[in-house]
Amino acid sequence: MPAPLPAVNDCIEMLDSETKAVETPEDHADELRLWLRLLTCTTLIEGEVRGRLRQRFDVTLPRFDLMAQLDKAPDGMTLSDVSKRMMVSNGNVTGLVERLVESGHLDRRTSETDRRVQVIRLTKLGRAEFRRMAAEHETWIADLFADLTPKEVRELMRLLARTKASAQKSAARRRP
Amino acid sequence: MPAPLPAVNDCIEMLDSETKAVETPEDHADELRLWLRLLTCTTLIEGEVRGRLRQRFDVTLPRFDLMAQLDKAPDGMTLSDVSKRMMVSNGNVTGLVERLVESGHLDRRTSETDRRVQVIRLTKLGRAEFRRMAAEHETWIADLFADLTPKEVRELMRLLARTKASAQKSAARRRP
DNA sequence: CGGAATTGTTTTAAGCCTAAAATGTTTTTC
DNA sequence: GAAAAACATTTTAGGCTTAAAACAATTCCG
Repeated sequence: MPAPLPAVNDCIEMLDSETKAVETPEDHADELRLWLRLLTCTTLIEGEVRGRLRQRFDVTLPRFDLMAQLDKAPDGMTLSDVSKRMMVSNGNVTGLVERLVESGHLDRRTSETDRRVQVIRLTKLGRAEFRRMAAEHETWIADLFADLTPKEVRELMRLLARTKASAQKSAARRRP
Repeated sequence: MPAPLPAVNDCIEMLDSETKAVETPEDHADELRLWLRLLTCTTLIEGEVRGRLRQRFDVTLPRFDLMAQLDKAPDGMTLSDVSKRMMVSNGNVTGLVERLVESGHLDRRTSETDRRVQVIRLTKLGRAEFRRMAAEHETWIADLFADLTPKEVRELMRLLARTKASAQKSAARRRP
């Protein structure tokens, strides 16, 4: 049996590798599967965390996430800071904050120096409740990832960092 | 300087390593960071895909996802099949399907053999539109993951498969 | 200075999403 | 066969989410 020649498509691609303007549709099935798997993992874990937060603390996941951002910022954050960090729309944050102020978890005041800006902070109650929830939350996450070895955790971290960078680059290409 | 002794906590853990019922709070910071990174990647890519679907095709991501499920099932699916596959609530699917039937993309009929069951399928229009969108969608995904080498893609697939299994096991422990 | 662009937030309209209760149907069990 | 359990879907009530438009305050710049 003779050694196989390169497939026709490969030849075309080799000739045309600079522009990549090949007429043959390339196969991206692997990337697609990877994306679906990534989405499945996230949805699975997110749903689990959402359910536990509701059952144990009667709190929603977005509220918890917002409090988590504020816990890391003792001097408070502006709404647009929060919006960028949480990667959600401005209007979304407005409503979320409204409800958390209402329930006494957040304090909100207009900046002295720039009257456009709203600065929000955790109240004493908000911080206490968040800390209580966060401690338990951390054990849930540990449990959800429990079967991964420390080495696998590190490798996954590395690959996800690469994924994030790749996706950000791709997004920037579209919206420069 | 003498060689350092093992820290007290480590001794306790060694003695008690079988039950792991140590009073000292264990450190799960790595798993927590991993989870946040996973979530960031998914949110980033999901947002990008959502925006492109809207701009190019004026369609929402959930509609696209639902059509994707049906494209793989030429004989149709029941609502609860769809709900399980998409990992969303039943009521959510009801509304989504309602709108897609309204717009002519889906056909819905009550099963002959079991009058509880609704079977939905893509219409000719729905299938044609989905195929058109899916082709482009695939290139977006490929682009978003473009900086990963084929080897990294495979390794990420493997680690996410392990993650999914771990999370499912953890979820099952709680809801047997 | 004063108009123009920019920035930060809110509002609006529409759709997505969930948990839980309600409804209708089929299967199980006694 | 009738009551009970299980199943598939819909409804309900409330919250989340987005994109786009509107509003308000600041900064830029000629």
